[in-house]
Amino acid sequence: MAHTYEHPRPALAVDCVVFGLDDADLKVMLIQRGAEPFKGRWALPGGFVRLNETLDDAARRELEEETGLKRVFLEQLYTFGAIKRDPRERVVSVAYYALCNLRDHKVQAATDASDAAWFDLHRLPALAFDHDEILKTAVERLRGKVRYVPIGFELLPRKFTLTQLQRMYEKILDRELDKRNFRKKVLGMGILDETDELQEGVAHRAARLYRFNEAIYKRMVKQGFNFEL
Amino acid sequence: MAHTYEHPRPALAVDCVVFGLDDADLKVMLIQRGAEPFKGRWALPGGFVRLNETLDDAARRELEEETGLKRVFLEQLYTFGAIKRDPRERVVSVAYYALCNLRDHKVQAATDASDAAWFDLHRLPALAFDHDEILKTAVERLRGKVRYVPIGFELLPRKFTLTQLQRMYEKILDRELDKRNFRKKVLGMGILDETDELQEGVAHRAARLYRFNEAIYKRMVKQGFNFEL
DNA sequence: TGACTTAGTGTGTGCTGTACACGAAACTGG
DNA sequence: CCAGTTTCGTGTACAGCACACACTAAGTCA
Repeated sequence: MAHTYEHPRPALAVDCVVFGLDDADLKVMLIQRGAEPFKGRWALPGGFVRLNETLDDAARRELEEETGLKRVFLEQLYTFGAIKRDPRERVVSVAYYALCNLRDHKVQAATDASDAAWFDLHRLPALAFDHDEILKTAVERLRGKVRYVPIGFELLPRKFTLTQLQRMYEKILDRELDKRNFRKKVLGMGILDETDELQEGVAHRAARLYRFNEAIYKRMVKQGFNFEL
Repeated sequence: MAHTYEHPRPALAVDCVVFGLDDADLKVMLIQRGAEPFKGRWALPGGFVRLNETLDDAARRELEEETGLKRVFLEQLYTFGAIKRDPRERVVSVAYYALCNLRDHKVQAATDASDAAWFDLHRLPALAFDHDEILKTAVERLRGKVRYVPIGFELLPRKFTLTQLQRMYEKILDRELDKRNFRKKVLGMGILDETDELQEGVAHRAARLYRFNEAIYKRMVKQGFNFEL
């Protein structure tokens, strides 16, 4: 069935930059393209927006279809509208970025694309379209935002050690933090609940596990509290 | 001439939130709609994106066509994609915000829309479409960004007094600042050039005029400097 | 010249950022 | 079980910054 309009219009797509964290490094989920253009190249998961779904819905749908990821943190990033960014025709893409912890979402087999895999941020293959630019924008946004909004917790399991939390910030911000100052600061904020559980399966003294208390955080924000790392 | 596509696609528009500052208050430029839907209602300047222009170009073009504004600071804000935001059909809108100083751009007669005018931010009429939501998002963004990027200067004339600078921040942030601390801080950053000119036409002691030195600012940013009010 | 308005300036106090080191706990391997 | 290895968890001192605060100087106007 064909669709006819009085004026020509760009196609509208969404693309998602999915960040994941494991013990080693910050990673990004990529999809190997099964069709032209850029067949065989790695690309961000994404696809065209349907008429009966919002942009957020489209991003979530594509994410699930192509990577199996559900219920992750997802936020609009920026809209890319360069004229030749897609060689076929004019495609404007609303980019999103997502955060999830790698433990819960290992190498999920993709249903839609020919392959999906996590890539180390420092060892990326050449990407299709303008996806390297989108990715760069996403990294900058993540770096900026993680410092004044507690979104970093989305990259960790629900219960985590303070060292894991610190490593997460160090990987994103790409610099080392002082252990004692870091702990003093985050504990002083009062948004972490200390559990009575300890880390398991490590070959050394086990660390205490903490949980992010979002309810307290939100209450404090209303009273003028400012998260800031 | 009609245009036919295999799959249906949303229409793509841009809308601009233009902020202006005069001695009294922070203002927004609105356009009175001359056609349905929302005929007679006030709305943000904007229009549809053409195939041969980028999103930024579309925003600048619409801004000039509808308000006469050229060469202002313009930055992408957010993309709004609610399904029923336009009663006619599905329209996704990439919103921008712009900053300019009211002195240089008085009540320019609009060419395209039936009328354009500056509105006090605290006394806004009912707006068309979801433009109140876009506006709210723009105000939040401006509030957040003005504190750690020196974009506020775009709202002032090229040469300004420190009091004008302070008033600008007070109006945007909606709280009073301490005069001595403010001056100490901004002068201490070293990004303002003191001119040898004084304010003219005021009925009291004239204040010294300063200029924002963007070259120095950029150089300092490269060396790790962080603007922060 | 007196009244009025805004410009321009410095100090003290408390808090926050930051630099920095070591003993305790738990596991490993011989 | 002992020695070695790894990570955990903790406190202090100093410097720089945020913030509160008030008066004199300069210019205009009537």
